[in-house]
Amino acid sequence: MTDVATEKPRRGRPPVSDEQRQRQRLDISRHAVRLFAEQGVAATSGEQIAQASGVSERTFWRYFPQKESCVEPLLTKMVDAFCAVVRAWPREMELIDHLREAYSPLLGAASEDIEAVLSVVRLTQEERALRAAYLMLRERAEDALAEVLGERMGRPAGDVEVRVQAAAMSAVLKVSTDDVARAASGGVTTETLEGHREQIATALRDLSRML
Amino acid sequence: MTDVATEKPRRGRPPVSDEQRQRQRLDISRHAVRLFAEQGVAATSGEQIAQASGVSERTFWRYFPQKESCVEPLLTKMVDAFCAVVRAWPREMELIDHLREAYSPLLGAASEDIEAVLSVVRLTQEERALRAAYLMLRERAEDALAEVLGERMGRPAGDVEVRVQAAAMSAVLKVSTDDVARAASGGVTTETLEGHREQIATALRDLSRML
DNA sequence: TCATTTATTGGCACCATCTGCCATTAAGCG
DNA sequence: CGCTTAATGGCAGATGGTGCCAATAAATGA
Repeated sequence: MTDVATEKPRRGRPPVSDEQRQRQRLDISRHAVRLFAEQGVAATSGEQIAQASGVSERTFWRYFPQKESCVEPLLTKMVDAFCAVVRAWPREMELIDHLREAYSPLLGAASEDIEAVLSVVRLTQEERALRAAYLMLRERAEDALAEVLGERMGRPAGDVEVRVQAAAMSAVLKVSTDDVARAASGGVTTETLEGHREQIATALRDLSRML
Repeated sequence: MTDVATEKPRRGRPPVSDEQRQRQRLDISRHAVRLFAEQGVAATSGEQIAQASGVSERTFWRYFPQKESCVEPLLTKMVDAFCAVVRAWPREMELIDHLREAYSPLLGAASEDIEAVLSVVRLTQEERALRAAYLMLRERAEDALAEVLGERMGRPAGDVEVRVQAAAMSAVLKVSTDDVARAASGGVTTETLEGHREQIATALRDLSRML
């Protein structure tokens, strides 16, 4: 009978807000990624990351159940951005056109971290453990994509056709992102990003040539 | 000056043949997968797998550097089969037609294990750790695919367009395979497999509708 | 058959990963 | 300040995984 979130005469210390927690995770992840890049994943211990982040090892493991998950906060920034673009895709518009229109400004908004994000993507190309975490993350994003696409197509997100399209789109994005990460190893320019956008666009076209 | 494999007055115990090693790996992997299915990955220790396989724990770790890799031998059977089909794809033929023609007999050839393979795929849908291993494996297969496609297109395998097509194809195959694995949880029939083939075919068509 | 050579195996020590449990501290509220 | 609840830290312990070395297996040559 009672509503889900009713009857809450909250007492005691309140749980930390979600954003607070995300910020903490992000902060730790920065330290971790730096260490990963400097000495490799295997050579970086949880203890080391915890120490660098100024928390106890125990709480570090609470924030990141596996040490490879340290790349998640940065990487989700990227996939979330793409999902947002797709979510804003108007029905009557071609995807490629929408990308050209909407992608660039969004990247500008998140550009504070874009350098870091791309360096993490590069890391995942060398470090197997990180790559695995990356791929898992992408699959989560694929689910989100399927959700959006399903709604657009008026079908359930679990529908095979929907999933196929989501997976294909995700795959295109993966290849393009890997490529731009490699290309931008010597610093990110506006050109780099526009190149990325164009690359996704042409890659989508290339797909159609395959059928 | 001398040839690669010349001047070999081999002495001492010879290394085991590659097939021998693969067979051993496959054998261990069967035990491991059974245990994974019965009690979950986390609850299955390396010691347990080793014991079930009749080898010492130490050699188990030598065969499988991480315990999740135990799924590889079975799963590679599947992706290798698909790669072989693509490799045999004649230039002048449509991919879909080739699939319809070549896919079915090949599955028949490897059908001894097909039940086991599909059950492993199902496992990867529930066990995060196995899923990660699966995705890594698929990416290796994607490289092989890119190799084949690159040759067909007269381009290097590293070419972005080639990689995009390989990734998209791989993605389609992934979704279809996940789906057929789910569908075939109650036993595999010829119908199931033909359904899989058709599903890949139509999925490839669907892709083109997305552009 | 025996010595020699090389590859695999197993045993052991050891560090890292991660978890459960509990005491301590922090943050809100009357 | 007491009361309550959440977060943290410390510690023990199981598991994952590696390096090292001794033991054994499989070949060859004398």
